[in-house]
Amino acid sequence: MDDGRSTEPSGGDESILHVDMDAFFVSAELLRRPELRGKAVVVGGTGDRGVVAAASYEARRYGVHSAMPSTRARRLCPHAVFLPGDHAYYREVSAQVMDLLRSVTPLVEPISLDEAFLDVGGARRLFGSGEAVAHRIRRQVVDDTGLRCSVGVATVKFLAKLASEAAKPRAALDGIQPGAGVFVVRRGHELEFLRPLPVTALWGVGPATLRRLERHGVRTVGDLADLPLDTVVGALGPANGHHLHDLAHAVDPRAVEPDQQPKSISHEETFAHDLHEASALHRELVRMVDSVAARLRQHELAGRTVTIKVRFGDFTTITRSATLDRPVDSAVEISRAADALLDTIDPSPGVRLLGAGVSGLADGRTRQLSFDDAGGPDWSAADRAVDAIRARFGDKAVGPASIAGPGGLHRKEPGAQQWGPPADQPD
DNA sequence: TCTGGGGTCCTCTGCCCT
DNA sequence: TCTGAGGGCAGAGGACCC
Repeated sequence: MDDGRSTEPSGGDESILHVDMDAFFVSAELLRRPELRGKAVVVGGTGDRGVVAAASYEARRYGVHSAMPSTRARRLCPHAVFLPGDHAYYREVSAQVMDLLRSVTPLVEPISLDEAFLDVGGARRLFGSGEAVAHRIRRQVVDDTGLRCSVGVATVKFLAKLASEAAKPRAALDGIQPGAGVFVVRRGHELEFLRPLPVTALWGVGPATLRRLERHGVRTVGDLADLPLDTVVGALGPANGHHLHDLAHAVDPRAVEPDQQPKSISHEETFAHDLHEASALHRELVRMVDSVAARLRQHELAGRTVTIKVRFGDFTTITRSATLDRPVDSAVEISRAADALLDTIDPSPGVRLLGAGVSGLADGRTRQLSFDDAGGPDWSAADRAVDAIRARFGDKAVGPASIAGPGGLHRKEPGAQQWGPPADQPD
């Protein structure tokens, strides 16, 4: 290549890397099920209301892609092997990869289980140019984990992300084309790379923003870059307008930030069948709040704003939230607020999804003393005891009495239902 | 075609206070 | 005393990302 996208070493100063694992969940499954190599494999929800989390390139040839309803994926590729997904296992594999990346530089910002940004500007003396580091990482990831990744190299984050996309393998009906593996956008050649791309390639341009931009004749990033700033701001609002106008001119001042703290923690589930009874919803809510509270304490966080989310059978979705006078991390206190919110909603039309979350997070170790702390039951001591039992005997060892039944505790692990309810869910 | 789960960020609206 | 403007905040919803 000679158009500024060369993969030849140049000694340039492109030091932002975006590392993206190829078909991560599927590849992780193939590590422990090598007999499935070369086959169409789909990981995701297996029930009628599930979605595809990842598809092997063999399955992608038939048009299967992530976020597609599982029922449609089955129609498109009936011979594919469908696996339910194992979030805990993927977290373990991901941690291995992230550790490996941190051995190159401490400036690693994980975006999800299978993606991360790296700033390798400081590792140059040790390992060479950003491009050299990218090749080194690819080799090391394969050697240490057996997984493949694509790496984008550029001067700023969003260009590195687009570059890793350009480095990926492609699947089409006539076969699978291997990717370059490493793709570099050279300093000074950013606009050449950027302008011909569809405007949806920019982070933040989804269907709604695309509709607004199309009214101004915008289809490519170049079209957007040529619009006056005022027009973009008028169409998209001040924040999004300025941001996308900057991106279209290859301006992205965001630094790689290794220590991102969560801003909210939530849990939501789609039911296999719509629920119409308030009592059933309250039981589900207790279970979800228990999971949220445990994760808050795991992160040593507490939050002031409790939100519930309800999606009805016709897919209309509402949220209700309440802000408490102090941050909380106990299931009992969060439940109290969440239950009151749920009581304001009429479930009779049928509820498809229920969720609970906590935001406005603060350090959970510095909880303010409240009336309850002074005179009421000590929920934080009870929660610490629950956490200790779970740490020793597992997540299902103890939980709220209201979700216990004859078959034991109906507690789900976080991520156990990541891509939709199972095919048949007992009540 | 019929739409998961866990997040972040932005916008709009209404309320309260000055 | 009433009214309006404006700021801050909370609540709700939408859009988007992986």
